[in-house]
Amino acid sequence: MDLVFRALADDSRRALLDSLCAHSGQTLNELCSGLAHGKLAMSRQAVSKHVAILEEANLVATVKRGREKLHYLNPVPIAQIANRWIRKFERHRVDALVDLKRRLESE
Amino acid sequence: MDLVFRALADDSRRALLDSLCAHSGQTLNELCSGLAHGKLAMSRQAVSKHVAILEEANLVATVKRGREKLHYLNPVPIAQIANRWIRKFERHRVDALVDLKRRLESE
DNA sequence: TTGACAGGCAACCATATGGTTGCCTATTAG
DNA sequence: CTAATAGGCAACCATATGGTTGCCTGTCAA
Repeated sequence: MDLVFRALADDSRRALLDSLCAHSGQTLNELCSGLAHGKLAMSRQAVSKHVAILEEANLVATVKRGREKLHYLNPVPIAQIANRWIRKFERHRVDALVDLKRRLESE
Repeated sequence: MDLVFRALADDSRRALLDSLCAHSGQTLNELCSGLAHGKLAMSRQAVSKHVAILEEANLVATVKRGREKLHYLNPVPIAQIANRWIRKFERHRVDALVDLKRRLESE
């Protein structure tokens, strides 16, 4: 799970996930030109590195198709984080704030 | 939101959030000794730096109380990520896999 | 068959990050 | 008052990270 969090910690990589979410099965160059217009433009090799990190985190799956490599979003790790990690903190929403308020008032 | 993702990208910081989730209003030294037993033991100053990052990401709120500083978990940014970011990818769960399967079969 | 095209690999670079040690300030307890 | 305690600040260090350039391999089309 650590790999997933680290992979999500970068703007460019989140943008790549967005792009794959919008258009499934893009090639590397397609992903690259997708980001070309905006603050996150970068070289093909940079995109390649980011994709590698996303693959290691199991956030994208790839299929080799002749000389091109198609990229697919795998939303499972994100769903796992939502279920196994975020839920813990939802419970404490009210408790924590009430506790804090009480602390402040007793000042 | 980038600050939140980057803050969550570290094991030690997630452990700190866990600790605050378990015990609200801990001081710095309490947080420190909380992690002392396990793989993530580190100096008070290291914890202090991590806490600073969590504060910048608005994930913990602090109250100064005499010579000590009490730390409180703020779960709001996490909830925002769950709602505004994760939801995008839940929708594509089925579509993407179906698309991928079709691609593979047409090989 | 040969050139153009998609992508991989490796070296290299600058900066960010995570951690340490040492010292300083402020507050509280004896 | 004075000593101990909680925390902040700054310098310093090693490694990780994000990015580049250059070149190489494999595949398709003319």
